Amino acid sequence: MLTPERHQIILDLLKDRGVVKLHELVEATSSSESTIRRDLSQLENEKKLKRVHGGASLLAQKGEELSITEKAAKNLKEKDKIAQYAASLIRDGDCIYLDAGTTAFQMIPHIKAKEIKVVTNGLTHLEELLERGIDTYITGGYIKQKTRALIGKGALEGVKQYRFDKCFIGVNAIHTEYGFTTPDPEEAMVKLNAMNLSQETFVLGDRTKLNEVTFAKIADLKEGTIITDETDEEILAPYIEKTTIKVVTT
Amino acid sequence: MLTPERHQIILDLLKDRGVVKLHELVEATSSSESTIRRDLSQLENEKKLKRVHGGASLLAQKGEELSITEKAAKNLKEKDKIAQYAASLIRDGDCIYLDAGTTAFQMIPHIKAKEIKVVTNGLTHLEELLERGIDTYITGGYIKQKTRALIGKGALEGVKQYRFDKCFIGVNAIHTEYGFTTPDPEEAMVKLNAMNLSQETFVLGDRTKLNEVTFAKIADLKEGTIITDETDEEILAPYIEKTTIKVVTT
DNA sequence: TGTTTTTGAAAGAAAATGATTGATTTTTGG
DNA sequence: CCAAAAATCAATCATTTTCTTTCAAAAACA
Repeated sequence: MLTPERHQIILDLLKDRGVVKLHELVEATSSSESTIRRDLSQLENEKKLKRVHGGASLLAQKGEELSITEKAAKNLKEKDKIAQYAASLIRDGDCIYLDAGTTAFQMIPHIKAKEIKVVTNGLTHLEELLERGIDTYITGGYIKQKTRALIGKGALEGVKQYRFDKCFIGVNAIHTEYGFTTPDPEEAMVKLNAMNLSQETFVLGDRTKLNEVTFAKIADLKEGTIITDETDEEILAPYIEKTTIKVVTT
Repeated sequence: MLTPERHQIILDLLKDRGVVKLHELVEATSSSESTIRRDLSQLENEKKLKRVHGGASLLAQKGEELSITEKAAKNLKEKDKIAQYAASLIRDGDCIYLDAGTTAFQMIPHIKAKEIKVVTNGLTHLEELLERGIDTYITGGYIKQKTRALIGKGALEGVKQYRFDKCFIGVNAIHTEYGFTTPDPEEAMVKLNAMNLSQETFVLGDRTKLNEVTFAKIADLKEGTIITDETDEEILAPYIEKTTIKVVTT
């Protein structure tokens, strides 16, 4: 049976019942547990469903066009390591800014700290945060359709209402000379503001982001601690000179 | 049985009865006491219910608010007429404030005007608004779990960033002497701010809201045009004296 | 053919569950 | 009102189930 077929069966069954057990899917598709597990992981990353212990359930919010393509599923494991490490930096009682975007999103399941407050401009994060009973605030602003990030003046003013112990920022590109950059200037502004209002800044950038540049500058390297999975000493060297960097090993 | 299934059963049963005993839940889900206790702890943490000795109860809300799903079922047809009329007031190019809550939510499918901008503090409205390609802004603030409304200082400041041609406010009670009231003072503040920043204010209140009072005052009657489905002249008379009122007939 | 991708099986890790313990709260009966 | 009895509770532990990771075989591809 082809992968897309199986995925369709899974989603259909899920839509029908709300929740499905793994074993039901094994039976319905006559594939092995392993295969179904892989399917579920993939579909979860595409935000088509939510895995739960023993099976899967519909997403609380009906994520329509929100699905992310294959490329998001690629560096998954590395990104998750980064997210996990980042989440471990959060301490009980911290006030956190959590940037919109998938990398920051992945931190949420790994957050162990209690009594924290989280401010975010990522609408996609809300369900996950609330499900964990985390006190959640959002910045307000204009809703950027493609990513469901909040941007614009409203978001800027929203961020300014708070002060953070730590902020976690996702970026598209990190470069020794050009610093942190991201394609959308409006988003860059929000990120910068959050950084300025935070005691500590952590920039989440997997190895594919290093030595890259995009359009809008967020800040210089020295403004944040980079968390990455790049291990090549040669590539890392110039960054180590200019800022602090934490390398997460798999 | 999967965790989300059990949680759903618990919440359904709770919604039905207001309070449930632990043993009822044990029986209804055929799981052990321990499991149900864990479920209750978790759901309490998510602010979906309140644990009490011997079981759980609905969240004690100031002034007895119904959760979103409960409200939606009541007075559906009348409310929809009100929503439809309200939506027809929106003109091309208007800047609108759309209050959180089900009545305002029902306006969205009826909105015909183009090129409008909508600001809202209701997270539940977003999908619907974006689906119609409406430029949408949100106020920011703290997320009130039960209703998904944004409240608190963040919401207040968020509202203040904008000016509106018209605002549409949902209220819980309308009274000739006590004006517009709603159970949550935090929500009342947000509503009042929106009204003050708007050229015109429309208050959506079906007949069940008239001659009622709840805890937190939003504003005096004269501050807004009431849209209602009450047709009894006797009931309407005192309101007509004090403010403008539009009666929607079914 | 060699290479890549998909698949299923297996072992150890992690999570959920149900039973048990003793502490705490509520109810009962004087 | 008090104290004993009953019920409920949180905490812990062993068991079961499910999960992740890894690896090798099978299938698809060039």
